[in-house]
Amino acid sequence: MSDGKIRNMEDFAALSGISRPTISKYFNDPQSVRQSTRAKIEEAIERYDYRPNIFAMNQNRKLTKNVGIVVPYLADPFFAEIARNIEQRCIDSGYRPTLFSSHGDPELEVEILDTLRSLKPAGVLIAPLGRASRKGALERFCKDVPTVLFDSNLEGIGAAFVGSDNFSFVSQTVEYMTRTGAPPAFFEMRTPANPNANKRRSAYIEMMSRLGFDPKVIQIDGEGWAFEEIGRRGAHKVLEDGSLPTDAILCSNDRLAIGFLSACYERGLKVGRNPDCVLRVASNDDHPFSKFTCPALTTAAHDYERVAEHSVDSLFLLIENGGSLPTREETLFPARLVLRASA
Amino acid sequence: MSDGKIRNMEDFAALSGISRPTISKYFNDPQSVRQSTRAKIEEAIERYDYRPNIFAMNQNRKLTKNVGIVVPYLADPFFAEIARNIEQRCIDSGYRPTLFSSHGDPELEVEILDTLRSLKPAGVLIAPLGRASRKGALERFCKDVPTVLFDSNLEGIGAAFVGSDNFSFVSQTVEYMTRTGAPPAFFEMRTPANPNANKRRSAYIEMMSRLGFDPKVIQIDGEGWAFEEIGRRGAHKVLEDGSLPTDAILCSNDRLAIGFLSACYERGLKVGRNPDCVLRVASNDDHPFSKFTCPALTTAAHDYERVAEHSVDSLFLLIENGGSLPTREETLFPARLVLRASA
DNA sequence: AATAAAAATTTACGCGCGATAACTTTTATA
DNA sequence: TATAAAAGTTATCGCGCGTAAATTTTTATT
Repeated sequence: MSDGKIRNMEDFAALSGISRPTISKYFNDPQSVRQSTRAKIEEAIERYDYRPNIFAMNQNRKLTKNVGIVVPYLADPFFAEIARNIEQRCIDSGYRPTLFSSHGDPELEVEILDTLRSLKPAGVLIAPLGRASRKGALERFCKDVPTVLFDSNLEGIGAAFVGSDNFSFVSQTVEYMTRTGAPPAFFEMRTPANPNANKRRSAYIEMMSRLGFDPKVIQIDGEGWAFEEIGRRGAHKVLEDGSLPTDAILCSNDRLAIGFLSACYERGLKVGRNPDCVLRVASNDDHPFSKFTCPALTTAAHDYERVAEHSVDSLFLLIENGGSLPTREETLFPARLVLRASA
Repeated sequence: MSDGKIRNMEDFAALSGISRPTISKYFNDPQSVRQSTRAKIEEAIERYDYRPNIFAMNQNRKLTKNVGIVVPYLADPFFAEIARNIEQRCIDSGYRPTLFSSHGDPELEVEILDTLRSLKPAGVLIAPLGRASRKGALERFCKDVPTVLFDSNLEGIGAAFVGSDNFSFVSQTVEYMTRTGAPPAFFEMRTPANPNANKRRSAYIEMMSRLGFDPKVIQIDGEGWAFEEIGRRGAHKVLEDGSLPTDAILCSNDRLAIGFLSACYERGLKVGRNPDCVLRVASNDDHPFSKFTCPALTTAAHDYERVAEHSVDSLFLLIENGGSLPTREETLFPARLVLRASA
């Protein structure tokens, strides 16, 4: 201290002319001290560049300002985007987000939950793996830690769910394709990892019935999260054996569609809505790359911003409410149809 | 304790029949206690599911087991992939990695360094933004915290650098294109954010000279990290005004190439090595998506695994060495040429 | 100016663990 | 079996901060 080095809050308090407990209060919640005191403290922070020891803070606080963000697969730019959005909102609200990716591995997902526990987070935002998730472990975790699920819903788990309205997605793409051409067949994985996939299939079937058409579901084999490659192989297979029931294809998600379009290109099949095209392909998600496929992908877009915003707001509400909410609300946002060249 | 709940290491020590200092030693380094004691402790951990309070640990330890990983742009699957690889290696070595993305923002990069300081990390692995990075802040950070740079080198900053040998990349693609067709023109951003881009341009010019050809560099406008869109617009422009000096194009990186191919498709220009193709396009990086472009992209691939492995090994060596190394080593790994349909 | 309410201060303790010194027990090597 | 080295034990302190009670100072209201 005499050498100008501030070692702890005590030193900083002495130099700034404010008592330590008040400084502590300030860092706990800047609004809890008088405006004039706050100004003094902030000036001193600026001058001495002091920050409290984060470990000592978190050790003693009943509730830390940590927030965990867990996504199933960070190498998927869709999740990277939404994670970025959520991350920023947490920072802006004075929380300290930490980002985790399950990398498609259920065991890793559970390990992350374990790590999160030790971080004593104020709350957690998790997009679970889905079908593969260890539901028991997740459920136990949500009992102990205020948790909001996003993107993938698991019935009854977590205090709230925020995601996209799969019916809104599929109904728009189906309606559009039908109106401007022919009713589409639905292209998906046989055993999709993500629960949204099942909802999308149901929505497709429902929508086709409403419009008076026979639903045609094409299910391809494949496991894991390499959706593009699975879509590409699956497309090659159905294009090879001619089992495609129609020339209008609606893919369950953009990553499958990316693979599908890749296969079409490799086989010299022109995709699009021009007269010389033999196929039309649409999809769901508005993946960051879907603008750059060949042709560019017609797709139903997530409202990233609103999903992120409402997820974070739900979590903060949950935290302020002491970790529980009266009912488990499921909030679904509609899609926005993005017309590009592929359909 | 009497109610079965273990509140701290003291309780756990009592239940496991080992003294607390020994337990503490074990968690600091499991190898530092006798085999028989270790077995007892591990059995007790298993039985009581005890884990030490991470905040109390880090507060008092001279050196934490925290490792920071910083990438410039996590929505780029290339960085997501390499981050995943590094992350896993850290975990396997008993460290606790935390992942950060600068999201292309130099201010955020500096903020992350600030956050990292407060985490008292044993070491940090950072792929800096490059040209836009606040070099002063980075340099100061590296003086205080053992840091290894990867992917993007900043002269003299950090204790070591691990990346890819840009000459190996470009020389292979140039040589291949020249041998199998014509010497390529080099397609890049005018003011690239990443220092690798400059090295690639130099390598291109050098390689063309060696082969006895005139280097032809096409520089397109654009700022930021939306490389695909920049590449697409740039391609449209040069294809529009016919300023392309040759029909063989080597893109500085895959993301630009993705945009380039997208533009070609939109203009009905067939790309590839078949006789009916009017352009050949190759690139560098082997981006996860480059297998699914139309046509699939011929590119020089990073050795993700070796870069990740050597980065982590360098950091651990640095840590064991007390935070400094005799010389600042720069390790570059060669590329592996991946032949696909585009060139 | 009087008074109550709000805010800041002083004092004191506790959190869970790291680290050390002095001592005792176990193990290794002869 | 003797003996030194290695490992474990007991006891005690300190880290940097949260938190609470009692007290004093400042602010707001009449």
